Amino acid sequence: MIRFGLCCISLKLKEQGLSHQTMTYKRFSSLPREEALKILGERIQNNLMVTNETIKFCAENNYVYRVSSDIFPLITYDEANVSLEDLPNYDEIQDEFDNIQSTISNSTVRVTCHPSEFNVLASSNQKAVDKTITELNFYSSFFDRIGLPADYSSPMNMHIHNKNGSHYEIIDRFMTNFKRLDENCRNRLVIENDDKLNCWSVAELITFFHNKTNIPITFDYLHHKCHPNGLDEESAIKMCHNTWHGYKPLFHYSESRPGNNPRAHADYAEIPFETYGLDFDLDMELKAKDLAIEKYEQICKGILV
DNA sequence: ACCAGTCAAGGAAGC
DNA sequence: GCTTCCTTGACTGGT
Repeated sequence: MIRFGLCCISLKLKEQGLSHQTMTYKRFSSLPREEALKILGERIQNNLMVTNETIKFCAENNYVYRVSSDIFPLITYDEANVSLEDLPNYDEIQDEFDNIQSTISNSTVRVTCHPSEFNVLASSNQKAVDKTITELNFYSSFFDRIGLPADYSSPMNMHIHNKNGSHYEIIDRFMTNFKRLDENCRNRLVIENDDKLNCWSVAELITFFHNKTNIPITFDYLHHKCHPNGLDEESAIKMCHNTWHGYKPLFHYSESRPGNNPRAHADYAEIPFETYGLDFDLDMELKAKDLAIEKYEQICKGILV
């Protein structure tokens, strides 16, 4: 059965006052360190509480959930030099990890993540690669701490997002750096097709990347529409579906926001998607978040049985 | 109370 | 070899 996925935020919960908080390095470094750590700790604790409530919300609605990439501001930021253990409310933060673990184990919510586009494993900039590895390992260790399996049922999704060199050079760089990741992180990592022309299409990911690495490919409907590279939707999604080693794939759906940029995401989706007889989960990348899912479920009645 | 500007990141594109 | 744009939601500071 296909389930829809909520990405990061519920607008219904936001209305009730539950929202994420952040802290910039500029702000952090302008305060005395003790005060800065206190504020940062409180915000991280809040973000974990909100994450827990959002997972409960997904459990009630039978959604899968993509956790926010901004739960832990500054924690992997070199200049800030902070680890969770430095925060004065570290014990309370550990309690929140336990609460999340308990919520997940008492439900069937599938939990996933999509680190930001600034994580580039195939970059030729060594510093960017090092930061990426730190960030991915940290998020994977977070997944470990909340009891998620180290396999593709809790995928960590990324783009290649680099075209510096030939396909082979980029894949070589990717694999060299991939091998430096923690094992649990490697076992969760999946790669998504890009929406920009002359970046990585499904056709290229299958032909060049998957065949060499065996890493699953995430199919994104809108990205494929923007950058089909000669491949029709049905062939593309079926090829991607075949790369998941028997795990239920997690794909992405969105529609273009009216305007000049077809890659921009709409508030709501209006066109039923094609399943082509396949089973998968589907993250809904729409600005109106859970409100959009609710509306789209009505539109898709009949194909979701 | 509200609104505009700021923040953080890597890469691509355009001078 | 610069600057600007892309993207995101929340913070920040000025009215």
